[in-house]
Amino acid sequence: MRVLKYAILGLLDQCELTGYDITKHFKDSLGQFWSAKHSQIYPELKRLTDEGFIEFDVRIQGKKLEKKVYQITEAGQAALHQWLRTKDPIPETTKDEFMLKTFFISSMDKKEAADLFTHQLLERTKKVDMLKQKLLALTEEDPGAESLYSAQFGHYLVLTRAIEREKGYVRWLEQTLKRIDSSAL
Amino acid sequence: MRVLKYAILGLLDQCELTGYDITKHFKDSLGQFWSAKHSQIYPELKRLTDEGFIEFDVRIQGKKLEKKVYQITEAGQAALHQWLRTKDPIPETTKDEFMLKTFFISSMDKKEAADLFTHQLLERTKKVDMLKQKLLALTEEDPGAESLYSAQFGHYLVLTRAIEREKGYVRWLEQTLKRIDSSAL
DNA sequence: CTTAGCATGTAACTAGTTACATGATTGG
DNA sequence: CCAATCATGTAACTAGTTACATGCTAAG
Repeated sequence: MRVLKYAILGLLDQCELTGYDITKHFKDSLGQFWSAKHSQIYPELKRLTDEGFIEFDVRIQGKKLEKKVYQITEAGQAALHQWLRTKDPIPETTKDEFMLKTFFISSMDKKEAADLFTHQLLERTKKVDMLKQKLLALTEEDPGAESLYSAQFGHYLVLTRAIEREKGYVRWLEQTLKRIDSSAL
Repeated sequence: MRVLKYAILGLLDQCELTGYDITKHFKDSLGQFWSAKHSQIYPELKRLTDEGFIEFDVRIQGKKLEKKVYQITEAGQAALHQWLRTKDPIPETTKDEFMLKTFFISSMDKKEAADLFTHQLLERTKKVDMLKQKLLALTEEDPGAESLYSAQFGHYLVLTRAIEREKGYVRWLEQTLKRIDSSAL
């Protein structure tokens, strides 16, 4: 499917970036829904260059640090737009190791299950706070981010989606924990 | 990490199964949160047997069809319980190709974006209905499934979680579509 | 008799992670 | 000067998918 290919093309369609910059984007803005390590990104940049979807300029940082600044080509934009238009069926599986453990709850005793759920609830709650913080930072630096015509609209949408996703998870965890705790010994 | 290892051990901790049965479980009950193809399952069963976590009996179906029915060993149960007790940090990334496209909404025009979201909304709505159907079937065949002490509790939990997950997605899609449609040309 | 489903495997490939490896720059 | 961060790459491995390959059984 080469999703990483399109992730990189999408980023480069917004502005020119180095491999290092792309790695950073996967760590913060995009990271909730897609990511890749630099060890996967650099070979992919090489490949996309060979295929003519992107190009790079070498720039000197300081005295002699060479960095490759990549730009998308017209062929790259065409490939990106084709991918953006395709309507894939939604995947049957979204892997979630915690939910896999949940499926096996009958192999745990009540205390083990309650501990596992309590820990997950704590972690997910922390994540909601962290994401709300990010959203706050975004709307402060660009108050128009929630408009379709803002360059930050995509960023705004993924943040709101990530927050709703985690809030929904938290609600379900609370509800399920109650159910576990309230069941007789 | 070997998550597939634990997925298989968890299933075999409930009852004995063939490789084919395991494949089916990934297609229906478990499939919302973990899955694997038979081409990955059969080699893993071989490996787990070599490692002493599982064993098998050969049974004859009909005249000469040999099938391997696997059981978990004590070593397998020990490994399973250790994994069930471990509290991993939640993964930063949950990959979602649709949300990756959403991040790049500024590379689409308004109509393209609306089409993409409308299609996704339709698909997710269908999925909610399908999951509700499954939950209904489960609670009909085992009315006690919502109790911690039912063998089906894990199944019940993953179904309710999957339904909530998809309903949350649908709500966000509706909200975002409204935002897209109502923005001036 | 025929079709859907049961049943098991391997080969080739693609995707992704962890570890190895190196060196420059910037700010305190 | 020192630490954090910028910057780029490769090697070895693990995980997962698609395609190839075969044969039996049960129900209509």
